[in-house]
Amino acid sequence: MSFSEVRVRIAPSPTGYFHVGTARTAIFNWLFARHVGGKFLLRIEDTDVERSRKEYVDVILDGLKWLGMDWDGEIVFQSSRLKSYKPFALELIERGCAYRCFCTAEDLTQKRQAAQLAKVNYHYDRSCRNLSAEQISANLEANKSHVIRLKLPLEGNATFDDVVLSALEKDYHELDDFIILKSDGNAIYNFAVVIDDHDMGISHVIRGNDHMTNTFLQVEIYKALGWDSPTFAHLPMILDLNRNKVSKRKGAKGITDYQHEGYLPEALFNFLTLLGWSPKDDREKMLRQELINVFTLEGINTSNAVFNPEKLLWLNGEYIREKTNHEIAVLVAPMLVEKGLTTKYYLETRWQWLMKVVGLLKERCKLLTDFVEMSSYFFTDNFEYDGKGAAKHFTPEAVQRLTVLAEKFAAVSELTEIKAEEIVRTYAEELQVKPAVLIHPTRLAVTGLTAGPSLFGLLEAVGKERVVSRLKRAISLVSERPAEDVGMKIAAAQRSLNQIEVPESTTVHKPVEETKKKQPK
RNA sequence: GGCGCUAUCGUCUAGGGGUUAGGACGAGUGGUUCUCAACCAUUAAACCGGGGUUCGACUCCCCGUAGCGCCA
Repeated sequence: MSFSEVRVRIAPSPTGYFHVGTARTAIFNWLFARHVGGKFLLRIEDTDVERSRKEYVDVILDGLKWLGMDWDGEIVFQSSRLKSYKPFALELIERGCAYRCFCTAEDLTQKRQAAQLAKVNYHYDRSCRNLSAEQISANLEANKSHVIRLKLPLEGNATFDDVVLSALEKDYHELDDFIILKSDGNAIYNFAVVIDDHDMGISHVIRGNDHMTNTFLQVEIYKALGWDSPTFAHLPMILDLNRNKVSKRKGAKGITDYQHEGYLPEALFNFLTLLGWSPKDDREKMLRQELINVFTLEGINTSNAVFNPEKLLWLNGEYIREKTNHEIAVLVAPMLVEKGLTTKYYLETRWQWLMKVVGLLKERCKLLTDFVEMSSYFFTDNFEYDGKGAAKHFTPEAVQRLTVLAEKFAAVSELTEIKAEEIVRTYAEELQVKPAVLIHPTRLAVTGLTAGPSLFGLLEAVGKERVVSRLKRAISLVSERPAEDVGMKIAAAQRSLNQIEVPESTTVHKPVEETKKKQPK
């Protein structure tokens, strides 16, 4: 690898959950790598055998892919590197930069407790730092269990430069001769990270702020090993609405959850990008390529950011409205099937119709799942009437008018949007009432709802037969009981799920790519 | 408890020794519309506190406070 090559990485643990913080770290690393034409690498820190599982790795990989990020080269599994660390620890001993410590766990605990009682800060007393060669070999011959500690300077400051936080320093008095290799010969986290990063040729370590304190120690390891430290950039934390670090234990959602809840990857990506980073202008909604173009480490903020779900929801709605009907139909179709509203075959043979339905709903959906929530009346007669709406709109005169409308609708060969509008408006004129007077009860009778897409488009999509039969059903129900009563009681009497037949002319047998329309801004 | 980092509308942020402190989400109001949404217009909303430095500080420095993190 060349000296100037930028190589970054993320190093997640496979715990079955892809944290938004990890995702944001991944995004920043990826964006940086793609911006400068460097490499974005992946290292799976799977050494915690208790918690790590193979399928959990896929959660991370799938999450990255879903968010539209690709990685370079082979994935490094830390579990395959367990034996790489010890030789370096031994080398450090040889060079006098580290030493064996034979203190027992009991000794140390005692000393720690004593310090606690005395209300002083506990620090390792470095009693093994200056053991004589004889003492050491005697201990080794006696097979005494020991760890390896790094020998730190006794005076001065540990320092490093951070791209985000600038110059950082910490008094060596605050740092212990910390353990780099445990008594079982395994590396301690910080030691493994340094060696892994070095072996992977990492040039920039871009990671969460929670690693900042560790960095003081890691820098000491780099120095002892005689290696150049990478450039560090510590990202501000993502906080939840209670200003806590987002964590699974506190109910935070993983990337997979957002996926299932109907968020678009490009929206989540864009949103996460704006958490702790700014393009330094007023742009909020930015395309991936645009982000790659303008992303720099200098744009990273110093202070923590609260994850604001409302803004994410807004952004998701923005991205939904930008998609073509076909694109949305592709995403929503499986959800409709899964929800039991329809079948795969049904949708595939009525793709044009599906696109029309999706188009009607599009601008009031902020989540893909909203399409499912809001579209049931396109697939089934089995719905309830909004109680308040029924009381308001299903008046005796409305019933009369609906009766007439049902007849007029039934009389046309095909109930197109234009035809429906013509019928309703003409009839309103005849009655000398505002069209809304007819529109509201009609919508309620056909959809059960008081709010929704433009009535006329909706009537066309539901189809003449269904529109007429639903009008008749509403009429007879209202005639039998007071309008207030109609609301909740209908559902029980309904027959079970019923597919709606769509007029032949709107069916096709294969999904057809919709020509991309220019979106007026 | 020790150490470290941070601090601009409720939230995400821009800004900078002198500004009407800007934008976005959310909230309010009005417009448009068949409702809802979308859209357009519009309003309210912030420089944590105290000391310095300075002619002048929200901006620089110190202290405090708070938040977060790491360690114990």
